[in-house]
Amino acid sequence: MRPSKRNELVQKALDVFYRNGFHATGMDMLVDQTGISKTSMYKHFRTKEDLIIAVLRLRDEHFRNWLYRRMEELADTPKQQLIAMFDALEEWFDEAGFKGCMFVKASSEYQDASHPIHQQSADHKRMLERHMIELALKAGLTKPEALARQLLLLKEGAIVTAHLAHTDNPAQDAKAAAVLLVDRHSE
Amino acid sequence: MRPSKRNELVQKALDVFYRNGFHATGMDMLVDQTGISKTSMYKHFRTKEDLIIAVLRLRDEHFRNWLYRRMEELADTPKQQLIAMFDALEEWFDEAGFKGCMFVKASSEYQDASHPIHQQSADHKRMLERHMIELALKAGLTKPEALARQLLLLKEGAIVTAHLAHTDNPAQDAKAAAVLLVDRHSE
DNA sequence: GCGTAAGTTTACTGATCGGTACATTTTGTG
DNA sequence: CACAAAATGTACCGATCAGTAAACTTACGC
Repeated sequence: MRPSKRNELVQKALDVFYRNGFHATGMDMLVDQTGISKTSMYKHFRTKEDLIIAVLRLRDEHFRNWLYRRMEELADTPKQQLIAMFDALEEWFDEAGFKGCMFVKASSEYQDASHPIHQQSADHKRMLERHMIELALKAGLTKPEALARQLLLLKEGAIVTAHLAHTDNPAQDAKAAAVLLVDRHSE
Repeated sequence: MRPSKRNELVQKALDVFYRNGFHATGMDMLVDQTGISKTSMYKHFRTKEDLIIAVLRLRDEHFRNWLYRRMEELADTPKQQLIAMFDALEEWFDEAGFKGCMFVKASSEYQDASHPIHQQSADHKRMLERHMIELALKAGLTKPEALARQLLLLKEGAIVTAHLAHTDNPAQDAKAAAVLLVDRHSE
């Protein structure tokens, strides 16, 4: 097998789905936008849903890798890194093609909690939570689980707000609140 | 004209769109679920998009009325009402048919910021913000705009999380953070 | 109770949906 | 170079998409 075409397909399909939505993107549009034939797509993936799941897997990998790395680059200590997440988010919001969280959008279009696409999105959020809890533990903060969940509420809220209300700076609002929270959880 | 059928259509279409999504709901499904003929629908609305916009208008009215009233019922002072928003949210999350924020989902399927459906959703968020700022002003809190924005970040985050991660209690996590924020903005 | 407006049924349009068949061309490897 | 796997183009499937036409029935106001 030659996995390069498959990776190329998933990568390019990611862009199209992210820009255009899932139901609104037909397989014919994917042929146009990716330059890959429909026959070839269905050699690699049995259904459109299978392709979407592969796309979400790649997105999860890329996004978490980027976020974790950026948090480490922006701050030295675990405590500072928790807060630096919001500076990283601001950079993301300012990118040209920013259109909100792909997993929120996926779960908006595939709402049933038992649907594989919905579960895939939930998995992404769970893995983010685990990482934040570990960071809070490393930072020696009190109630690390509660703190991690609260910081992630701010993160999700900031992403939604950045996509829907285009005026203010939700990342910095969230950061200010996060500073308060982390401070409260410091012994 | 007889507006009763039109209202009935919008009301029932709201349920179907909320349960099923926008693109995933065809006009034929609306005929089945509402019991209203397609011809009659197109007498009242030129396009499906026009119907969706009417649906979102009704949703905005119902949701804001419900939330504002519930906040007043749950607490006496403006300051307490700001925090009571998260108790009201928890009640919503626990309802059987809860499927997240309809406006977040609408803007997920109609992403272009210039699209009427996207703008309608943004308007809803703006009106919520205005109300929260007024409450913060009545409560005599410092930096009422920043506080209102931060409380709404927690609200949006809680809604997304309640829809995507079904285990914990995001409303109470958000409430705890909100108490901290309001306290910090008290002179 | 009669006229009119609103709502209905049925059937249909052209376009697009996800997915497939098949024959041809390209591509990587021995 | 040769062979096989992979990718391609084209043409197609039945179903569904948003939206329309026309004839018929229901309901409301005078």
